Amino acid sequence: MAPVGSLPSPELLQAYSRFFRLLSEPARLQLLCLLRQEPMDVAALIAVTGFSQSHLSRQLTQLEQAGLLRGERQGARTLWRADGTLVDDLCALVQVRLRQRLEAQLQELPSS
Amino acid sequence: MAPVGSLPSPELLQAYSRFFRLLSEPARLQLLCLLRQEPMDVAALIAVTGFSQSHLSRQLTQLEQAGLLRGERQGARTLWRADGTLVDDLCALVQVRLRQRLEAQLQELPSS
DNA sequence: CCAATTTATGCGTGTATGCTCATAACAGCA
DNA sequence: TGCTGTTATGAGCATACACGCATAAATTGG
Repeated sequence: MAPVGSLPSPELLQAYSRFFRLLSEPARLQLLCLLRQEPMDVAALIAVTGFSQSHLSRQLTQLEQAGLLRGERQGARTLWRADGTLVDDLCALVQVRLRQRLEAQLQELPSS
Repeated sequence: MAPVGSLPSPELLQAYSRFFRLLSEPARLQLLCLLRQEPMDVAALIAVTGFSQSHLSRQLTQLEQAGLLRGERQGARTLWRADGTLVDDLCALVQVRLRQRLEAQLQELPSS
């Protein structure tokens, strides 16, 4: 594949960066992975992650605005779900690179 | 594609996050895109980006440790190159999502 | 319509880090 | 071996933001 559209404009670079920043926090990535398994409400997320309600509220809102989550009101509470394979695909690509790096480091070790 | 390996361990989540964090800064992403086009030395990168030498040195080192860049000493100076399509692939995936979001926002606008 | 539960938000704090300047370590060349 | 140009590193500053607490706003059930 060729370089990213020859050279992304500063605006596009910023857009990419903002998106990647969402994934650059373990907390948010965890939320995405959890909600990928099964939809949950905030009470359940608090139970699982231990985060405060206010923190979760903000993170979930951010992820929803990016289109990575969808929150549908289910009576009183809101049920959050993550559909689409984008994050999975991204992680799969990165995982390959992580493995390569570890293997490279292994090679560079003196004795075996 | 199925969810990310059922549920990534905290360590794996951190590894993913650290990687995405590298891409979460426009400066670094710009470096990757520039060096994807053609290898450059630091002097050229200073000229193009306007960043300080110390800053570039640190960023380049970070990206090299992640395996996203390779710096080969060319006599006195070091020539930096970015090979591999990982970043391109990641950006391509994200770009689709960005487009989707903008289209969605367009739909939600009141009158046209 | 009121009380209870859920979600959103203002505020403060601590930490991480982007970025610069100054300087040290270092490589190549006279 | 000094001298010059290149890269790495220590220190400091400014800012972003993750996260919690307290509280307001909103929605639902009685």
